Amino acid sequence: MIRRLSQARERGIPEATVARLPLYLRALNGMAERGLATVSSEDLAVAAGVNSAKLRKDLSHLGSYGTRGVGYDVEYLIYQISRELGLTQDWAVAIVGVGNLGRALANYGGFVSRGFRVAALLDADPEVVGDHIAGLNVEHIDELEAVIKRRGVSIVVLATPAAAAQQVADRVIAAGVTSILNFAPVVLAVPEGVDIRKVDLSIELQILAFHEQRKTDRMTGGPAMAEEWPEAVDL
Amino acid sequence: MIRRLSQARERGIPEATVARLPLYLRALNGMAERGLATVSSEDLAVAAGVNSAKLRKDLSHLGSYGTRGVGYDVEYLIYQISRELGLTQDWAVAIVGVGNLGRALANYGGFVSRGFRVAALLDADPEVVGDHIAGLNVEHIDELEAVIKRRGVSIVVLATPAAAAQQVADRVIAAGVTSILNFAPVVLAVPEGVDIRKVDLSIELQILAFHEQRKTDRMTGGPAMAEEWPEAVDL
DNA sequence: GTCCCTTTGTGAACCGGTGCACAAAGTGGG
DNA sequence: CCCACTTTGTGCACCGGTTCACAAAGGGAC
Ligand SMILES: NC(=O)c1ccc[n+]([C@@H]2O[C@H](COP(=O)([O-])OP(=O)(O)OC[C@H]3O[C@@H](n4cnc5c(N)ncnc54)[C@H](O)[C@@H]3O)[C@@H](O)[C@H]2O)c1
Ligand SMILES: NC(=O)c1ccc[n+]([C@@H]2O[C@H](COP(=O)([O-])OP(=O)(O)OC[C@H]3O[C@@H](n4cnc5c(N)ncnc54)[C@H](O)[C@@H]3O)[C@@H](O)[C@H]2O)c1
Repeated sequence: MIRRLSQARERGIPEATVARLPLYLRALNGMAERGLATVSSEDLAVAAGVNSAKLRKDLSHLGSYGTRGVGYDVEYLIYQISRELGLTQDWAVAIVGVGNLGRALANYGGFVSRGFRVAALLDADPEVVGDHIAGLNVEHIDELEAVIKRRGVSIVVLATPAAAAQQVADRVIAAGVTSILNFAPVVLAVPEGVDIRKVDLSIELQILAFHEQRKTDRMTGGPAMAEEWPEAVDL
Repeated sequence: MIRRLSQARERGIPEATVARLPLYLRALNGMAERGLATVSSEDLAVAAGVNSAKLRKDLSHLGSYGTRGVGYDVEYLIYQISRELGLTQDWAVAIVGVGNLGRALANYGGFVSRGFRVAALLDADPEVVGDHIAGLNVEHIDELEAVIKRRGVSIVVLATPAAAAQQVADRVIAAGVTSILNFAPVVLAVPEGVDIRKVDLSIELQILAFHEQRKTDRMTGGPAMAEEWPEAVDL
């Protein structure tokens, strides 16, 4: 086989594709557990909840790892996707803010499974510092920089109140971290080169509410006939 | 002022716009608290972390609610966005699966604030049923249909283990619910007309890991020169 | 080796969303 | 009343992503 630098591999995988690779990986792991050796794009697409043309195009960005007439080798594809996503190494994650949510995350086994390891818990509350959660000691936020360095933390999960999030983010970034998963409902300002992803429960619910309203409006014959807002706010 | 049926309002707001409205709303609420009466698209855009042309186009989909040369009236815009999102009514939410995550969500004050009310907690574990959390009694999953009907639940938050999620979703949908926020790491199969949104921590971390890997690769001079996978899996 | 069947990989049309750039609209000052 | 200034609302070009549809590639039967 010629070692052609597959046209796709060399530079940049589309962001939308990256976001779906974990889905494929999960589906593939399920299949591997069930002992499946190969899978067609059609079957994998169904398992991942996407259409098969999209799946094939996504995979084509990683290289040409299928066999025409047969499909994809499950184990091999798992390896290739894992490698692409950087899951062949393990990542030390620190959780900052050990309240309701931080505790739930710390106790969650699900993401330790693949490449991620909770390496530190940090909080500002002296009441919480020193607690033992999921086999880890909660450390004081003053130790942030030291802990990040000492444990080789490269991803930080922010689960502090909104008011503290920006300030903590600044420190974390100053300490060299460039990947943050933010649960606090604020827009974080960060310098170029830092990746932020946010999870926002309240936004998700509001989006659902929007569609729910549309659905019930449709039942009852539209929203009280076009524009009918109370004159309360008279601008 | 003429009551022209603003060209935009009547049908469909782009999905991308809907997803940003909650962001604008949050920024506006902050401004209202600080006593600001009007705001320009530029300032609001900065607060929401988007560009101002996008903001204006988004708002134009709701109608023409600004004043040229001045900006937008903060209170009025809050009202219009809230109404569009369906936050002027309140929504009864049920949380199914009261484990680590379900408890954190139940105790979370942040989304009760705007239109959403946790109306029920349900679990299958007899050990958990009967617990009193955040002023609510945990009810048995057998009561699911009755509880949904009795409390007028229209949005369900799924926080069960992955294995139970599809089964619970089926029951919830059969009971008439068409809006689900799913935390379990599975692709749910649902009929047409049912809206699912998912929150998947593990996917977010994997996306971060992908970019983190790229960043460190760039430092160290690319990934071991193009294609160099162990021949372990020899396909 | 030849033929038929399956399934991949991708060119190309299409679609939704983004951002520029500007005309239109409104404000305030003189 | 007019002019200078501000800021909205949007036409338009562009871009990333999706989907269709099919040629090319491989497998297996004979
Ligand atoms: N609980 C949920 O279900 C949920 C859902 C969505 C979003 N959120 C958001 O997640 C964040 C955490 O929520 P929670 O319910 O766990 O809140 P919480 O109040 O229970 O926990 C916050 C923790 O952060 C700590 N903290 C405060 N300031 C800090 C600082 N400067 N440095 C380090 N730690 C600090 C506090 O001591 C506390 O332990 C909030 O921003 C919240 O809006 C929570
Ligand atoms: N904890 C986290 O931080 C976290 C993060 C991301 C995703 N998740 C996902 O969220 C879900 C819940 O996580 P968790 O950590 O709270 O798990 P958990 O095991 O602590 O809680 C699950 C709860 O669901 C209940 N349950 C099981 N089957 C049920 C059924 N058929 N009907 C009703 N209730 C049922 C269990 O009794 C238990 O109380 C899981 O799917 C997990 O993968 C959790």
